[in-house]
Amino acid sequence: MQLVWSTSKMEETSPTSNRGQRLKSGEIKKKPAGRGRYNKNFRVEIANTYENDGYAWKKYAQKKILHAKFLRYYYRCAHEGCGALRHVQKLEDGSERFHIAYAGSHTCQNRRWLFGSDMEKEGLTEGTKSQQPDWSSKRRKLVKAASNVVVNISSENSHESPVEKDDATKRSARRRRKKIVYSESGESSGPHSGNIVPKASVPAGKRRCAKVISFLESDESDLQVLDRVKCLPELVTSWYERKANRESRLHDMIPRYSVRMTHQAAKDAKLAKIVRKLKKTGTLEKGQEAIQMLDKNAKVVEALQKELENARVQIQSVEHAYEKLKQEHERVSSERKWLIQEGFEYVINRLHRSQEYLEPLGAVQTNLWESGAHYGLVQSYESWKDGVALEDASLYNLGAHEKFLNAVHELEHTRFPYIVELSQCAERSLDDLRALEPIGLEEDGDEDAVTAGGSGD
DNA sequence: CTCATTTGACCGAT
DNA sequence: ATCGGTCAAATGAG
Repeated sequence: MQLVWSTSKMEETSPTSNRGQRLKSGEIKKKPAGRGRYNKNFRVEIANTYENDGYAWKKYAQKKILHAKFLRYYYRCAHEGCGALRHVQKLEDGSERFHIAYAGSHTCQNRRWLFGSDMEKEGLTEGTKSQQPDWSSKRRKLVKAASNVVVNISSENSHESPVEKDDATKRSARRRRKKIVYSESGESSGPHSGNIVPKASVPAGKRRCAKVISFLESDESDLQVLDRVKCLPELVTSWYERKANRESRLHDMIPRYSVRMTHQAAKDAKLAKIVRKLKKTGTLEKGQEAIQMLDKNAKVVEALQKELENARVQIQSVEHAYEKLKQEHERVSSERKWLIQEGFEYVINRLHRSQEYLEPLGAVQTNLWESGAHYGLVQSYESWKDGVALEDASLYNLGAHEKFLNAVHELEHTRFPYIVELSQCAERSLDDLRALEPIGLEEDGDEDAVTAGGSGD
């Protein structure tokens, strides 16, 4: 009875469904007993190549053999149900040869699947990858079609001159002598079915001719070209030398490049293998998580650094602003100091020298004078009645006193435009304030002040 | 998706 | 316990 098979496939009962599953975590698997290996009779061969011995083999495993330098490959016949087996291992004697062990016999129809180019292929050289057969897609298709292929192998190997001129008879004869021909049984070649088939019907010689023809198809012959450039022999020579130099350099580089490419390929393969192993053990995921975390951390650090930089910039700007503020404060306080210590005097001095102040002041003076004159006249009249001569009495102006009082009152309540304007300029600079002038400001200076004082006469 | 190859677990023999 | 042989899941190429 089958034990625990993990996948849904395992629920099937067909023999093929018993294919074992890779162990999933915690599951226990019991497989059918492995095939015995010691009861097989192996027929051993040493061959220059293991690639193509005329049979279709399917590789089913490879194994590192203890103390052996090269892997051992395990093949069985590609035909379903056929019991033939083959083990291949490269010899360690330095020769490019292989130890090939055959076991069992072909219970299939022994059908071969040879293809001409495969015969020419040499055994592959060293290295795990290159030791393996090259199952190109073409060959895969051939293998797949092997059951339908009917092959005829000629014993002859023709090496005729490719440029030999034949009549039609000879050509067809040569075609028949081709090493290997094959056809798929379902294909159109009815009369030949099962026998000789002119599949690759173009003779090799003819194919090679095609290159020559394309070369000769050039418009000019070599001589014509030479004639054409004869007028420039030095140019041609130097050009040719340069071309040759460049070509030789390129040729030198090619092997180096190919070596580098080989090394690179080996490196890639190794890395891929390491990655596969890491994936298998889960280390890669952990490593990737760690890398992601590092990445995240790096981003966080970067963000922090940016913030820090921002903060520094802000601090700088704040400091700058503070500095400016300080300067402004100093300026304002010095201006304020000036205003307190000298400003009032300055303003009043200017006001006193201005028309807007002197005019009402003059009115007061005039009225005062008139009032005094009027009072003098009244006193003179009273004195005249008492016998004092009129010419000795003062003049008298009725209402002059009241006018004087009004003028004084007016002066007291005058809103000087200069002062009003100053009071509206609180936000402006000291220079602006200084630039303001009262209406009708007289020239500055001591003499002016004196003149202004005497002008009241 | 299919199919070939690789890989490592599993088996029996020693 | 260890080794070589086999199986089939995992992997990779097309």
